[in-house]
Formats: sequence, structure tokens, C-alpha cells
Amino acid sequence: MLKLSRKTEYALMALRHLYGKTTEQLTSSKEIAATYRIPGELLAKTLQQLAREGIVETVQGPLGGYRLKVNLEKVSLTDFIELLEGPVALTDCSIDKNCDQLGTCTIRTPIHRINDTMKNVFNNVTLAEVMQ
Amino acid sequence: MLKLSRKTEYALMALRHLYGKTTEQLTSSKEIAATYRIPGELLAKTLQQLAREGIVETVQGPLGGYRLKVNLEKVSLTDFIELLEGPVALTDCSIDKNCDQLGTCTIRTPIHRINDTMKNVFNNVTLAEVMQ
DNA sequence: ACTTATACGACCTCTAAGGTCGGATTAAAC
DNA sequence: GTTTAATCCGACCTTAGAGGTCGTATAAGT
Ligand code: SF4
Ligand code: SF4
Repeated sequence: MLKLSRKTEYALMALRHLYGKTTEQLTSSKEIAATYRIPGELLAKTLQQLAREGIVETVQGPLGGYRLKVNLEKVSLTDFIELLEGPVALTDCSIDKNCDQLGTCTIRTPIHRINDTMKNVFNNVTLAEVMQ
Repeated sequence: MLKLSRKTEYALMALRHLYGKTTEQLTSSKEIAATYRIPGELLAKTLQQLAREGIVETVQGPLGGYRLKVNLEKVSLTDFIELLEGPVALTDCSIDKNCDQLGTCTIRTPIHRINDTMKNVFNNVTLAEVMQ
């Protein structure tokens, strides 16, 4: 499985939309949602989250909307996914979480190795590259 | 969050257990479950599934149990995960599944590129390597 | 004032992961 | 041949999270 969440996909499409625009130019959440047939309320919430995290900037009121804040070449896909979905890890033990098998597990070490490799793939992709 | 399912982890631990034994030597599902504190019924079902898929061999009756059937160097991690969890893909469109955004999606192509890279990571790892 | 946007939290629904249970089948051991 | 210890198989339960909706507050341009 190893699927990306819908929220992340929507967020990427929104960023892609903002990416084309000139700095300072605003786009409303509603407009983006309509363009790509994304559930409006969900996208709005997601953009709000991205605003809190400093990825986009918001202007309230009529004629308000969102615009990019950071340079997308400086943000790795890992950073972005973790912003929205929490830690990227193949197993619970790759992060804090305790697991009933912690004491008896025989595959932890090799799994961690693979986990690192996979995470490197995402680390080496910037958001700017996803916009191509 | 791109996590492996519990079932897959249990299956890997079980394979790791069988990997050490000589061919022909049998181990019962119950014994493996007890050794690693894995829910017995769940492991049993998982091993049955692996038997149907031809990864392990089973002998019924008392003194029965499981033993490896295939050479673990010939099985990629992708194959294994897909056996247990279904297709490995970052998005629905990477497999058949239709998606409401299929017509309007702007990130499909780059996502597919990343999907391929990620899948290659798992393709290039054999189960034998996970047993190390 | 009115309108149009973001902001935020509560809530709902559905699916799948994870686990449990009960019983059927097979075959070694007595 | 009965018992016993294992695999087999499907039905079921529970919970967490994904995905989405709603109502309302707040900000700002006209
Ligand atoms: S300790 Fe083993 S079973 Fe537990 S999360 Fe880590 S890899 Fe999985
Ligand atoms: S078409 Fe776009 S939104 Fe739909 S699954 Fe593929 S990548 Fe995701």
C-alpha cells in the first residue's frame, strides 16, 4: 500500500497552482478547489495548515487568498509530507512508538536500513521538482 | 505515513525464524507466535496465506508446521508486500483505481516518477537481505 | 452595513487494519 | 479407532484514521 494521503495530494496540486503565479498574486481557496474539483472545505483547512507551517501566506477578507511564501526548491518532499501527515516511517519503532515486539523483534535492524533508503528518496526530491 | 502493515512485519519475522532452520525442518505457527509474542491466530492466517502464495510449505497434523519453500534471494520486497497488502503505490492512479481528479490533476506525472523511484528501492531488496 | 474571503473546531461516515472466535480437516501417536 | 495437535477457513468484532461536512467567528474591501 504505502499510499500518500488525499490531503497531501490536494496540497501538492494547490502549490502547483500557486507556483505558476507571480509573487504577491493571490488565489482564493475556493477558486483552486473549483478548478481541480477538490472538496472545498478540506482544501481550505489544508491551506490553513500550510499557512501555519509557513509554506504559504494568507490574506483575509474579500480579494484575499493564498500565495507561496517559501522557495519550493528549499523544501524536501519528506518535510512536506511530515508537515501534513506526521513522521514518515515504515514501522512504529522507527519513531518513538513502543511496540509489543520491541524486545523480541528480529527484523528491526534491516527494516531500519530500508527505511533510511526510502526516506532518502523523498529527501532528495524538492517540491519544486514535483511541480515540473 | 507510508507504514508497513503489522501483518507484513509478522510475516517477515516468521520467515526470518524459518530461514535459520535446515530445509525439511518444520516449525509450528504456535511456536513462532509464542517466541515473538505475536497474536497466534493472526500469524496462523498469515502463514496460510504465504502457503497459498507458495512462499512456505505446510505439513498438517501433529508434528506438522511450516518450512520455507522458495529461495528468499529470488523474492523482492515489492513482491512480498504486494502478496500480503496488495499493490504498492503512492496514489490511486498508479494502479487502476479511478480518481475524481483524473481529468484535472496536475501532479500525476511527477508523482508517477517518484512512485517508480520508490518502488525500485523495494524491488532492489530481496527477502534474503531483510533476514540479515 | 454588506459581502467575501480566511480561520477554526466540532462532527459525521466509511473503510481497513488488527485481532478474535468457533469450528472443520488432517494425520501422528496411543 | 479414539485422542490429540497441528493446519485450515470464514465469520465476526473493535478501533483508529482518512476523508469530508457544517456552523460560526473573524477580518477586510466596497
Ligand atoms: S520492533 Fe519490530 S515489530 Fe516492532 S515496530 Fe519495530 S520492526 Fe516492527
Ligand atoms: S490523478 Fe492526481 S489526484 Fe488522482 S490519484 Fe493520481 S495523482 Fe492523485
